[in-house]
Amino acid sequence: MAKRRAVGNLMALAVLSALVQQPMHPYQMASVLKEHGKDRNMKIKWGSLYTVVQNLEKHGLVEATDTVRQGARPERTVYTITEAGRAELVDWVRELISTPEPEQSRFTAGLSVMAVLSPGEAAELLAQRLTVLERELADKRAALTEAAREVPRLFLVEEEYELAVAGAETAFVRGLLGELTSGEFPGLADWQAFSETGKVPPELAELMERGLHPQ
Amino acid sequence: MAKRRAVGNLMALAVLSALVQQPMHPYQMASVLKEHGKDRNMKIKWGSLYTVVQNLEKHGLVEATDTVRQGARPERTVYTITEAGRAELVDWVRELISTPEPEQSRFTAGLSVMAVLSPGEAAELLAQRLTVLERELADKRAALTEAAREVPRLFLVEEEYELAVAGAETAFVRGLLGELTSGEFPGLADWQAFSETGKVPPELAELMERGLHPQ
DNA sequence: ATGCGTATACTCGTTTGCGAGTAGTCAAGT
DNA sequence: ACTTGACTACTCGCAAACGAGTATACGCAT
Repeated sequence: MAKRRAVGNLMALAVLSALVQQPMHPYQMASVLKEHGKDRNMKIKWGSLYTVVQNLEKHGLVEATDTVRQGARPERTVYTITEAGRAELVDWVRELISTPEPEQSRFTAGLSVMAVLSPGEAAELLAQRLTVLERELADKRAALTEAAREVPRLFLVEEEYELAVAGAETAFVRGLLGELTSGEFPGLADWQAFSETGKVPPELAELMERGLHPQ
Repeated sequence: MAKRRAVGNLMALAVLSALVQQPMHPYQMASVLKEHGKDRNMKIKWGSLYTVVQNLEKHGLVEATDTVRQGARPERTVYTITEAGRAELVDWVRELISTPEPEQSRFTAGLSVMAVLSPGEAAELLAQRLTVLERELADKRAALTEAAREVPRLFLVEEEYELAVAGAETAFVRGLLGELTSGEFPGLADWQAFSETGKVPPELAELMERGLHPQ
């Protein structure tokens, strides 16, 4: 097992990767990350940023090399990545790329308790999601082709990946919604009955007892 | 804006959905969730479980209705979902299904800093990932068809979704790896040169200055 | 009957994460 | 010259997350 990372927050990865380019102070990191569109994938949490930098320093992955003052603004500490920091960065990236880890998506969680809604409402909500998804997908596609004219592929792979995944999600939702509205979704009638009466159809009741996912 | 959830942890969703079936004590929740395969998507963290249940109680979404003692074991508190709890559950599911939220995947993070590796190593690591991914995909597919013989679709949609996404990821990785090994990945030479010499090719240097993702 | 390993059922203390708040700065209007 | 509003650059304290640890019970082999 890979020994746990000193600083596990993915924001630390972003910080390290920013510091590889050049030393900077925390606020500048935030600006740089924003500029590079990292904030699209990862909302920048102010509280975390400073904590993360501190932790990185504590573990010797970055060090404060300078403090600058501009006008009467508060003093800003400039951090530089250390050799250990570079090593950690590379090792971390290796791990992130080579070994998939089960992640838990909010949508998956939603789907897994979808049965508490009526089929009709579920369909309506899925339609809403589909609308948003389709717009976002188009936007992303446009943004990517636009960016591809200036920026080399190497720095766009992650966007391509997100696009691929977003495409799959959209297709899935479209398919599911289709089955629900056309009525071809198997067990629709039972589901409908259950949501109206609150009564579990007998053949299901027994299933619930012994668990849905038999080993 | 949807007002923030009283208890935001997705584990709370799982707890509520378990309590909808019947009242139970925390440890039983864990067993039930495990049995239903929720632990495949969501590792059960012991510390969190008890905290989450407490929080749910504090916000009136569940209530302690009984305590039972079996043998000389420690006393267990049995919790029941309240009306407010049911309402919260339904409202939450509605939100989860209807509105996509940008989630941040570890792989995306990895890809976005892939440039710190050499192209050769990146290809190697992607190959590793691909192997795992393909095995997992086959396993999941098998498990799903197996389960589908007993369990109605309604309770398998989330697995279908995961399968769809896993398929897309696998395809993406396979594609990317193909481009890297065949050498058709654009800019491969520059990347190679950079990783050997540490020197940024001139046409890139200027890009880095003004940010990769122009508005 | 007795020991031993495994399962049960938590508890506790330590990180970590975060968002609201704040105080100063700058530029532009009036 | 003075106000106003937007931006800069953080700080703070709470709340959540975690994971290792603990202590008892039970089944099974010896």
